[in-house]
Amino acid sequence: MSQHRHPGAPGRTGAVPAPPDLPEATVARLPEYLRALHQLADAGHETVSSEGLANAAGVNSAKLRKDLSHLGSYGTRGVGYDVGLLIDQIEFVLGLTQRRAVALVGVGNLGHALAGYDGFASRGFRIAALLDADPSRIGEEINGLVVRHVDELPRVAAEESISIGVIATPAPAAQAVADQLVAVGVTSILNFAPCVLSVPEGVDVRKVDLAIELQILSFHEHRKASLTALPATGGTLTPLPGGLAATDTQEAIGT
Amino acid sequence: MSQHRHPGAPGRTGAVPAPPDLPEATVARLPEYLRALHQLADAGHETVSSEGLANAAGVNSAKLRKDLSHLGSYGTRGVGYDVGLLIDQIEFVLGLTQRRAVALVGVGNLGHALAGYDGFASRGFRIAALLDADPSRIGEEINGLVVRHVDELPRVAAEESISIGVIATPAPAAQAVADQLVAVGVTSILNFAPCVLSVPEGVDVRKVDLAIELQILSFHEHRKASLTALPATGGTLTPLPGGLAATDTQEAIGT
DNA sequence: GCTTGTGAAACAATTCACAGCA
DNA sequence: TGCTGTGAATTGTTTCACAAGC
Repeated sequence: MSQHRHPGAPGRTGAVPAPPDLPEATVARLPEYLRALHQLADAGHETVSSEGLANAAGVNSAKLRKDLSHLGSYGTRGVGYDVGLLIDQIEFVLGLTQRRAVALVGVGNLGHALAGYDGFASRGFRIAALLDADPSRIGEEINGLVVRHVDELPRVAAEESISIGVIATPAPAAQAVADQLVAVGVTSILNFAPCVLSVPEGVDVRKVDLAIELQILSFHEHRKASLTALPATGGTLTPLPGGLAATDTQEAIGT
Repeated sequence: MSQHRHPGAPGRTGAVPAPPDLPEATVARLPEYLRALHQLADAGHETVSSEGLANAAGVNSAKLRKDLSHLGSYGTRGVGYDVGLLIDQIEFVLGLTQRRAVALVGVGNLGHALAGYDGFASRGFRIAALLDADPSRIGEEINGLVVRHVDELPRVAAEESISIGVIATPAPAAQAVADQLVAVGVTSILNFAPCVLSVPEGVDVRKVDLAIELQILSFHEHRKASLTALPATGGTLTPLPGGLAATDTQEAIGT
């Protein structure tokens, strides 16, 4: 959730047209359903109830049904959903019927790991190019792909029909890379650099920041600790700063 | 968004007690504000307006002000927020006044990268232990830390006061690792394995799935393509399956 | 005059609960 | 009888717009 602009639904021109314009929250869950469905399919299930799929995906069944209803999906009352059919539908909606080519820029620590991550290949993506600005990295081969200089991006984008750009550079380089990606026509960017990118209307950016995830957990950890720290003590504490960390107990691990 | 259970606000016992119980959406944004604030501080700003900070953090200013108001934060009308003070407040709320110890389980491709990621150290965390189940990895040194066997978790957790567990194992191993983490008292888990973890009440799990992020981008890419593909054609297309991919045009890169 | 803090309005997402169908 | 699909109720989030304060 962050930089997303939606072109505004085209005012109902007649018969329901192209993609059903799903709620963003639903879109974010479809991939998880898809994963769960593949798992079920591998286990030999041909059909699954909303309850069963919801469990496998870690959501509740009402939400799942509402999500699927947005796809206009057809389950069978009294029976459930056809696993194979649902997989096809979700893959279609997510635009995964074609294998998308991804360009990864920044082959440092994290970039290296991403370049070698099988999860991409197995879930509809093809890392089509590795790029970096550091001359000492050019030519290195990772997982069968040779690292090329980021200036070759225009050529690479054209040759490989790059659909999505992934930025795994240090923060100071990220905006320039984003600009270059946009310049060659990339309209979807996944950004691992801890910074805000500014991009023109119509370009989608998603951000993954590993430290942020930890900080969110830290908040909950902190909160749980403060709650158990005061069994029923009504007053006494001034937990917001001024005098920082007055009662910042060391969060008991265990009970 | 996913597996989170909240103990339910303790019904106002008297004076406002411990942590202000922020909306989850706000919590998720605080780390971003914090990053932006540090950036501003480094650039020499002592004070910043909601507008300025909002820009740096990539949100709009009304949202930012509402978020900060939940902290009970004190800006100065007509002036803005004191950068240093706000940093302290947010760090306090996020529980970052103590440096938290993180145990990383799974030192494969991704785990390696995480072990070497500076972003953790620089933002309040300390990777205190690297663990793996694969005997051939035990003893390897990464970034000054020796990989230990996951069975040593109980000892490690006690020695290092582990606050957060990070799972970077393959999916099939993840649940077992989660169970072990929970058993030694870890109540916050960051899961990189593409699967749903089941954990007892009171344990927070956040999931990062790199392929899912790409799939969400793929959806938008697909959607943008279908929109531009029909300049104003009212009918003709049956974009939902049955006959899959009927009009799944190759998404024009560029204009 | 400029900027915060915040009620009130608008919007979005989730959950409930049940009618409708196989 | 069992399970989906969905209106209606609820809860949560964002945005607006302006009064209050420096």
